[in-house]
Amino acid sequence: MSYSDKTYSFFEDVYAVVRLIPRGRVTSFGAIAKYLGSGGSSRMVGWAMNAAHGQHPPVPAQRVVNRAGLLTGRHHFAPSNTMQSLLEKEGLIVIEHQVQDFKKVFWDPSAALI
DNA sequence: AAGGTGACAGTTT
DNA sequence: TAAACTGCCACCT
Repeated sequence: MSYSDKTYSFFEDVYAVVRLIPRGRVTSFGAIAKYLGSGGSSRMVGWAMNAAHGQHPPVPAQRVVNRAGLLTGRHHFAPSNTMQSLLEKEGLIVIEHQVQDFKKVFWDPSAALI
């Protein structure tokens, strides 16, 4: 995807990063935003996730949570417990829609992709 | 063309 | 210490 391609979009970058998240790991909106150079525009990442549904290849949006490790986007999954189930299947511990040991499973794109 | 929207984050009361 | 406010920027109507 080149910048001259009008089909390219900020979303594609977000999806690319999200798809790089290792299984059993999660990252935050802010980390992705920072990696993409958008700085504090973490809301755009969330907005991108809103459009992640139907993307091919699929975007593991369940691995993207807010800074507190809270599965804020669970409502966008159907049913609402899908997000948690997927994460638990990957070996994560999710209690009350919150990722346990978040600090341990946190995956920083800017640190992993140097 | 302009304004509103949004799955956040950091700062200030 | 906890709650509330503002900034952020690309996409959609």
